[in-house]
Amino acid sequence: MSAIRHSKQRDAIKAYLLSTTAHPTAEIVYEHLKKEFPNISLGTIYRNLNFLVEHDEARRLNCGDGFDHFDGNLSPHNHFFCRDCGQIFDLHMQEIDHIDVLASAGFSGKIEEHVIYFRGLCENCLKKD
Amino acid sequence: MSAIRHSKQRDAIKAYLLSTTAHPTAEIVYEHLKKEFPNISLGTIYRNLNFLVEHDEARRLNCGDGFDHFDGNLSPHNHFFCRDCGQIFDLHMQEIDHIDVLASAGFSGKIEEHVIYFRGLCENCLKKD
DNA sequence: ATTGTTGCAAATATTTTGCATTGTG
DNA sequence: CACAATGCAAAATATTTGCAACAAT
Repeated sequence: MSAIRHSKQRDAIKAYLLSTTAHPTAEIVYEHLKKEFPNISLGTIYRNLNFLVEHDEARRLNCGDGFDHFDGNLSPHNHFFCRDCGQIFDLHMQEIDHIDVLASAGFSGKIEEHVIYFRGLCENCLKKD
Repeated sequence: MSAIRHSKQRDAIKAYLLSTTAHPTAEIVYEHLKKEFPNISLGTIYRNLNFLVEHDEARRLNCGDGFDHFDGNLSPHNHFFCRDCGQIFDLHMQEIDHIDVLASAGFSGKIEEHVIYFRGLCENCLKKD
């Protein structure tokens, strides 16, 4: 077996993901980490973000804007993507896991999960109009 | 105003999207179109797929596999993504638009729509195990 | 004749990877 | 000390774009 080691860089990336609800991209994580590790490289950011996702310590979000976003909040929740400013917000709403049952009816495969993005205008962008 | 012209290439791309439920990527559309237009270029494929999406003649799907997929079926329906073979299937299920209402409760922005991907194993991949 | 569209090639943009070096356990 | 992780740079991948030639109206 191969032992998993810690590195200050990985710990800092995870701590940053846990400290924010902004769902940052790799580039934004990079800009943030550079304050603490001026020589850190984007390769390290990507390697660690992938590591965290594979080890269930972070989630990858794909909202269709061309960037992977990352979320350190592992509790079940859904996301809202603002079509104007592009920000991703957490939604605090009741569970809707019953939709998996509705999807299973009339489908011959096995439905294990769902990924949802709600879209529209966030509060700020609503005001701007 | 600028007049929209037709080209044989664009018409063939749209016809192909309407003829299949396989949710092809740009590359797959390209491979298919080459039979009819041996000199067609990927640039033309991408330009036309973007054109069709922008003019509401096709939909772009982002299931997280790193490729944009395209769907000529504009009627409201949801998708299933097989985590094993990567294929995308149409789901024929009852409407679940009420989840937008559930998401709106406790959110201060305006929710206009949602994008869902159900994930799991398709019938074929279930059998393979 | 005008101008939207194409094919080709070069350019972007995001993410991944090879490798010598560094750092953790 | 073994080998996982890093920094750097180059590579890989998917998509976009500039431009001269072509084609639709």
